[in-house]
Amino acid sequence: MTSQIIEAAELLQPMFRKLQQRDELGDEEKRAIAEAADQRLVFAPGDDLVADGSRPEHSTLVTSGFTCRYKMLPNGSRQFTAIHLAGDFVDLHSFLLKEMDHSVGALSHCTVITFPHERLVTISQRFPHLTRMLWLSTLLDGAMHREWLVGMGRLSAAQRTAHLLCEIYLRLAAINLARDNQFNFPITQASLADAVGISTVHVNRVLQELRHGGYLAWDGGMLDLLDLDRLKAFAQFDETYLHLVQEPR
Amino acid sequence: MTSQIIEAAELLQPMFRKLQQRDELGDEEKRAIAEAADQRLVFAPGDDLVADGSRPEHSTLVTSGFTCRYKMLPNGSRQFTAIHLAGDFVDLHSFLLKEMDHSVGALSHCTVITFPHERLVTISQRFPHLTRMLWLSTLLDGAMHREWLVGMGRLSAAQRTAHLLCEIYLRLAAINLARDNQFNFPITQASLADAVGISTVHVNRVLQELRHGGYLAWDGGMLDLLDLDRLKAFAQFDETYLHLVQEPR
DNA sequence: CATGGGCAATCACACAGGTTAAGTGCTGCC
DNA sequence: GGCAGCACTTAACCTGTGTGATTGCCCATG
Repeated sequence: MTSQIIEAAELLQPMFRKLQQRDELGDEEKRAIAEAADQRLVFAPGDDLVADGSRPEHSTLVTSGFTCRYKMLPNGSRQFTAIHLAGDFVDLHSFLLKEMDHSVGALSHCTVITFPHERLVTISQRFPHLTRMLWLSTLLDGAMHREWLVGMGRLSAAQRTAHLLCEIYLRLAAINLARDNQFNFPITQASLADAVGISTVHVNRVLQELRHGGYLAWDGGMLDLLDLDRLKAFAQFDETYLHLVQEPR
Repeated sequence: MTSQIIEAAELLQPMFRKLQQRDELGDEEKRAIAEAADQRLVFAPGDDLVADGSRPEHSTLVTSGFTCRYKMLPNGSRQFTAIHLAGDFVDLHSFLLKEMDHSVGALSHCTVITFPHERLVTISQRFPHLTRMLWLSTLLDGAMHREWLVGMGRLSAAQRTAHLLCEIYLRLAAINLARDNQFNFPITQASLADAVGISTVHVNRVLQELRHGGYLAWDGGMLDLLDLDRLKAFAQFDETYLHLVQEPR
């Protein structure tokens, strides 16, 4: 049991880093989280971690890999509403919303840890500050949703694509999983299309454009943002919405 | 002082109704909210309630009228990320995010009540369930963000417009501010354009289409959804994401 | 070694929605 | 009572992005 908790604590590092980028986290709070952890699970690309319409009894934290929240439409088209990395809860909102109003899928091979909702209730009763930090975590999701929304409404497909890549790079860098403007991004162009809200054909056009513009290189696995400053300017990217500021919350 | 609290309780009815659509609220919890209320303020259409980049020390609850969250882009274009009605907090997230990453504006004449963040901290320490209900309130915002995102990515302009009107009708009806498929909607076409992410010219085209299709009548003030079922079907509207289910949270 | 399926890359064509501009009608104000 | 300003309407034209189809590559599988 003790060794399991220690092991969990190791896997929780990305999440601790993510939260500690925004506020300090006490040892007792970290322990409370580690003790609330339940199962470790593994998923392959294309698997669903959580199904639309289900009523999860635990929330799922990504510990490695890429996942997406998505909705399917009656006509078969698909739209992502978020991409989640190590350290992100994919369905912390199900703790209070109860019924899932969308699905969560694995974009790459990925590992997760689950947290039973009853233990989250206990945390919400005993650790007000930690509760606020979990709340904050869902508010960051909301902030990203809003930024995506603005992009969808008012930016071109190429700008949105560029914006997404900037965002993912900064989020990975914040948890020490990316540096030197590079990161492993084993995602299919079709997935990128569903994230950005365009067709696969157009994703391809856009990527050509970004490659020829000298903005990036991407050979399947490794993505290299060759000129991040220019890319940010092109995408009108302003990182304020990521709230990467450590302060009392 | 006592009479002020009673008066506040009156204005808080829409908010209580909104939360009580999702879970029971105890008298003690209602009193805690009423006592945390601070100032009453009034705004005219076009006014800003909260400025992008500011650091509010209180959160703002709408008690009447329509407000919007929006971001301005460098090129002058604007995109809404939410529309808020009576009973909605427009910036509860600023309680934990601290710095606003967007603005909040008044779409109509509207009245609000403010809640100092320090009093919200006290609530989060003393009332775990009420805290979860406030958290829930921000999660509902997130759910609406996601629904808008899917629309922006995968629905036509006319469908998105129809979808928005369905949403607002159901939200108003849930707090007894609309019935018989009608509601007062004193919004400009330009605002609607910023909500749906299209041009004002195209809003006009879309409204013609919806009027000629027999879906709605709208003479400036009063909006009448003449055939709500058909409108919902056209917009692929599924109200699950509003989570209008009363259950323990 | 052959095969089939997934993914990236292109092309030709169609159309939803943007842009620009001009005109109408209403309201409020000096 | 005339004028300025704003919201709405309509038109002509342009373009970004979708659709459908085809090709070639790579890799996994039998």
